[in-house]
Amino acid sequence: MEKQTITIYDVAREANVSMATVSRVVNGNPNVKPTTRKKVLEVIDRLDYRPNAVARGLASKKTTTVGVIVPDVTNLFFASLARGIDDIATMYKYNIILANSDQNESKEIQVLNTLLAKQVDGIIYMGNKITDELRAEFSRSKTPVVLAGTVDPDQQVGSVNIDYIAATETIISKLIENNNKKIAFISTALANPINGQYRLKGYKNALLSAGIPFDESLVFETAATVAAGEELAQEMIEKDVKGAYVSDDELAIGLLNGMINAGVNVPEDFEIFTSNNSKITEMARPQLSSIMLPLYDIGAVAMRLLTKIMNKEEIDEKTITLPYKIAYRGTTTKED
Amino acid sequence: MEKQTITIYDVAREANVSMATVSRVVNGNPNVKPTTRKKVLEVIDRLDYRPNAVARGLASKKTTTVGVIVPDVTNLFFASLARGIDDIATMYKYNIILANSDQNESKEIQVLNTLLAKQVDGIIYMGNKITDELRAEFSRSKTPVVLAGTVDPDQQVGSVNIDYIAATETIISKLIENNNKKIAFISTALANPINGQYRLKGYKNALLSAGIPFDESLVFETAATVAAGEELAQEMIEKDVKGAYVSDDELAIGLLNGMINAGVNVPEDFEIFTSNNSKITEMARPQLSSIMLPLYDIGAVAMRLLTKIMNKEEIDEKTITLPYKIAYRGTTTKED
DNA sequence: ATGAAAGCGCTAACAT
DNA sequence: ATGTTAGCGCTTTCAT
Repeated sequence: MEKQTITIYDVAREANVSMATVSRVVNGNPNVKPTTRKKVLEVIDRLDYRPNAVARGLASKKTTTVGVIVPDVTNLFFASLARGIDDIATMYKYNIILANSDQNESKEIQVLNTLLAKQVDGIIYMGNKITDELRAEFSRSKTPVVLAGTVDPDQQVGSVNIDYIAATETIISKLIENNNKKIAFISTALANPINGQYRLKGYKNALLSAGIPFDESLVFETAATVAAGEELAQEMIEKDVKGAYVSDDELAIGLLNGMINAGVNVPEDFEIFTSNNSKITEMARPQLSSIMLPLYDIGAVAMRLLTKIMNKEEIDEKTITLPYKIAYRGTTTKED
Repeated sequence: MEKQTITIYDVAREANVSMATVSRVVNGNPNVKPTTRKKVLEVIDRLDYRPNAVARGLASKKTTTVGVIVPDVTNLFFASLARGIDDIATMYKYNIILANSDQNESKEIQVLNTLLAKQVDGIIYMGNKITDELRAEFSRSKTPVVLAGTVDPDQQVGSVNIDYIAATETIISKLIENNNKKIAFISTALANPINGQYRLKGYKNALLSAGIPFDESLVFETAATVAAGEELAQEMIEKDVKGAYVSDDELAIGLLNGMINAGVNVPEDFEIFTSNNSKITEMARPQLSSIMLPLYDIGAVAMRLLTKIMNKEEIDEKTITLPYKIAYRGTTTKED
C-alpha cells in the first residue's frame, strides 16, 4: 500500500476551510483570521503536511532555486565562491543547483539549457570566456545571469570582480622594485580575458613604468595544476628569471616546490606572487605572497546582486568591483 | 509585452498533432512514425520550444534532481566527493542541489526538509553522525538516501566507505614499527563514529598487537584547520610524542608546519600519517604520507548506488566498502 | 476574511 | 501510431 501524499486539499477538508485559505496560511498571508490560522496550522501539524515545491513552482512560476555553473568545485578558488553563493542563497531562501562545466564550451551550453529547463530563477556563472554562443543562450531566456569572478568585456550581464589590472600592476611593480627586471607572467588560459587582457595589461603597465621592455618569451600559459607548476621550474632557471607572477594558486605551489627542489632559494633568489589567496597559500612553505582576492565575498555579493535582479529591485550598478589587498608573505622579500 | 512561453500545446497545434505525440517525441518514445517525428522536431526547432521540467516533474513525480548535503564544500575532502557525485549524476541525467550544513544539526534538518519539499528523487548525505532526529526525517519520507564517506552504525541506509579500522590499524602499526611507542591520535569530531569508533579502534588494535598500553592523554580532538594543527605542535613536543595519526589533511598540514617551525625534523624525529589523500597532501613539504581514500570514487559510487535505488533496481549490497591504498611519502621514514 | 474555479505545462492511462 | 482526457498540487484572480 503506497503511502498517500497529503495535499493542500486534504488539509482544507480536515480544517473545514478552502484550499485558498490553507495556501494563505502556508504563505504567511496576513488576510486570515487568527482562529482559522490556528486551526489550519493544527491540521497541518497533525497530518504532517508538507507543501510540494514543484507544484508551487508550476503555479507561481518561481522555483526559488538558482543555477550555479562552475568549472570545477574541486578547485578551492571556485569552491570558495560557491560557498559564498550558497550562504547568501540560503539567507534569501534559495537553493542552488551546482553544475561542473570543466570550462568545456559544449558542456556549458548543455548545462545552461538543463538549468533553464528546470526553470531556475537565476544563474550564477563562473568560467573563462563568455563565448558568443553562450551569450546568445543567456539572452534567449530572460532568466537573470550574474558572473562571479568572471568578466564580460561587453558588460551585458551583471558581474562581481576586483580591479585585476591595478592589482597585477601593483604586485609586478613590487616585484621589480624588490628584485630585478626579469619577471615571468605565468598564467592559465590566456583566452580568459581576466588573464589574457587584464592581468597581462597590469603586467605590461608595470614594466612600462619601470622602463623595462616587454618580452613575449616571459609569458607562459599552462594548466592550473601543481604538476604544471613543477614542470615550469626548470625553464625559469634556464631563462634566469628572478621572479614570477602566477595566476593560479595550485600552479604557484607547484612552481614554488619545483624551484625549491631545484635548490633555488625562495624568496632570496626567486620571488613568487600568486593571485587568489585561497587557503592553500598559507599551507605552502614558505607561505605564498598573494593578491588577496575576497573569494567568499565575490560569491556572496554576486548572489546578493542576483537576488536583487530576480526581485526586480533597483540596481545602482550591475558591474561590481570589490576592493582587494595584498598579502606579503614568505615568497617575496620586502614587506610593505 | 511579455515574451510568451512556448508550451507543448503550441507545438502540437503548429504540427497538427496531439500533445501526447509531442510528448512522445520529446521523450524519445519509439511509438511515433518517423515522418511525424520529423515534423514535430521541425516545429520544436522553429518555435524554439523547451520542455518545462517543473511541469514534467509535477506530472511524472520525478524531478531528476538529487539533494547533496555536505558540511562544507570548501573542504577539499567534501569537494572531491561532490565532484564524483556530480559527474555520475550528470551521466545519469540528474542534477544536484548542493547544500552546506556546517555539521550543524538544526541546519541539516532544515536543509533536508527543503530538499524533500523540492521533491528531490534522492539524497546523498555527508556529515558526522546520523542523529536520531535526522534518521527519523530520513524514514519519514520514502526518498532514498545514500551516505558518502559517512557511516551509519545501524546500516539502515545505503553507504559508501572504506574499512577505516583496518586502514588505521595498518598505518599505526607502520608508525610503531618505524619509530617508537609514543604515537598520538589526532582527530576532528570524535562524535563522528568514523573517528571516535572506527579509527580509534584501529589505533587501539595496533597498540594492542604491539603490546603498547593505550594512553588516553595521547588522543587529541580539535578542529579541521591548519591553525588547530599548528597549535598542537607544542604539545607534541612537550609530551615527547614521536609520531601522529591525523584524521584530516588540513589539520595534518598545520601540525607538520608547526613541528617544522619548532625546529623538529620531519620525518626523522616526528612522523605523520594523514587520512584523506586530498590534493593538498602533495602540496605540503615534505609531502604527507596518507591513507589513500578514493575520494572521487566514494562520491561516484554513492551516486551510482543512489541511481539504482531510485530506479528500483536490484541491489546486492547497500553497504559498500571500497578498497584503499597507503601512500608512503615524505612525512614517514621507511617505505613499504 | 474566505471560497470557487481556472489554470500552470506536462505525463500517463486509456481509447481508437 | 495517434488522440483524448484526467489529473499532478499548488497559486491566483475574482467573487462574496
